[in-house]
Amino acid sequence: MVTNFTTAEENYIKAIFHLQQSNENVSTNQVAAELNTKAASVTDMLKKLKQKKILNYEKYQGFTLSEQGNTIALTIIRKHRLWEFFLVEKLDFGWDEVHEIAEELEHLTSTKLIERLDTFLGHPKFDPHGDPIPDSNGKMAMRKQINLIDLPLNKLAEVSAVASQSSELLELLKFKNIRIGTKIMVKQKFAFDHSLDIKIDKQNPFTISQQLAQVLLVKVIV
Amino acid sequence: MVTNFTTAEENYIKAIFHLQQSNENVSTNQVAAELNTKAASVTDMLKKLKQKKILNYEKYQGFTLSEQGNTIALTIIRKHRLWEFFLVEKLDFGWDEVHEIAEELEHLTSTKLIERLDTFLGHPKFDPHGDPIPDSNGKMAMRKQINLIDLPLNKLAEVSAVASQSSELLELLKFKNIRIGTKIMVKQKFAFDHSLDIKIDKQNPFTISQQLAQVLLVKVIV
DNA sequence: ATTTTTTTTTAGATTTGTCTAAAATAATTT
DNA sequence: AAATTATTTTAGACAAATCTAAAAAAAAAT
Repeated sequence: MVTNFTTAEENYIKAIFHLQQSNENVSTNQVAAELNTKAASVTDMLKKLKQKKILNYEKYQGFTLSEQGNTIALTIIRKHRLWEFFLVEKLDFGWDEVHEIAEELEHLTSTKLIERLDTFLGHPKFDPHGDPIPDSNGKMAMRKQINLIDLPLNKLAEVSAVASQSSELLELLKFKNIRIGTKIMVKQKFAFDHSLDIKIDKQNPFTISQQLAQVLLVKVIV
Repeated sequence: MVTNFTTAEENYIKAIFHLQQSNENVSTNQVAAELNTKAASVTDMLKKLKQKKILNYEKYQGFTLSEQGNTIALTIIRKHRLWEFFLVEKLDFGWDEVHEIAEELEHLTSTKLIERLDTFLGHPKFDPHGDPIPDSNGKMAMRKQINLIDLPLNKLAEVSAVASQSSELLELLKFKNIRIGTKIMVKQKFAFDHSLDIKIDKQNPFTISQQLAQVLLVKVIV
């Protein structure tokens, strides 16, 4: 198995992996948007990654990561999250300022380095954002369930449980079209009344109250 | 002042800086040899660096780093040595296996990262090879480090650095049992081939070649 | 079932860093 | 001082990753 990829290739692999978690089918345009590039550039890279057996791809027919592509994506994510953990735990960065730096660190090539780092950090299972860190075989722990209130902005999550079964709550959930498994993203938080502007599916964002948000438990989607 | 350089540019700046420490005049061919590339490629880069005001350069007339070029070289060296310190002190790497990894780490761009790392490590003054680590202003603790060739007879000194990291050299050093911190004394110098008869620890004296002596830097023990 | 719109792909250009081969210049030898 | 050798530079080509503009294919609308 080839294990040498350019930073550009790795960024495409990672972007496609992330998009595949939420969408069943990933499109050329979505990848272009995710990477702030143009559709033509994406097509070029798709051909290259197909050739390297990272992608299953037939032109105009869509694409998915191959087995190998998935493995590579997980090792990149492992590196990203371990470095984020390091930055927050050891270097006292805030959890909201480590992403960009980790984007660089994740492309370092030494496997020995990342294994030593993992040991040094005590084999952490979750990164500072609550996302699970894949182990060296690509396995990750079950995601943590968190309160919707605590979900960072613009992070896609999935409703995993509700903290009450009252009929009043169920009535409201039905009205808002929220159920277990609904994909959800917080677009804005209002300090005044702690209400949240959220987006579900492809609908326009709408506001929910603090009371409702408090009983919704979600799991971040990789 | 521009502070954005590619990895390739940084490698040239660093190579020229290092060559300038030993040689008065640095040549295109020397840079090519140092970077395992061709003279033509070096010329191309010299033009680019001149244009970016990193180099004083007129064709066929040689070149030197500008004030700014020197500053940049020192920040790269600072990063390299701080990461080496981290790898050895925190991740338990041997001092002879960190160079390559640090070659990658030195090109990370975040200044905040390197300052936090410096604090985390306790502002070390010397890296695991005994080389001084420039501070954030480019100043480094100067050590009266001299070449073993220049060490007077029967004066006790301590190996403080080696002027190359090649695996061939490391192999030889391992075989001769010489490492950073080894106490060393020159017992005799042979004019014919400039070889030296040296004594380390409590062993019997033995001979080392001019080539080896030239890359050993020592600090006289007071 | 056409037409229109959107998405994806191709064709051709650009930038960065590299190369080889040849030309220009400098250094050395005779 | 001229000839030879070595070094440096130029000229032109190439691979990677990107772009714009146009063509091809698929999806949506009429």
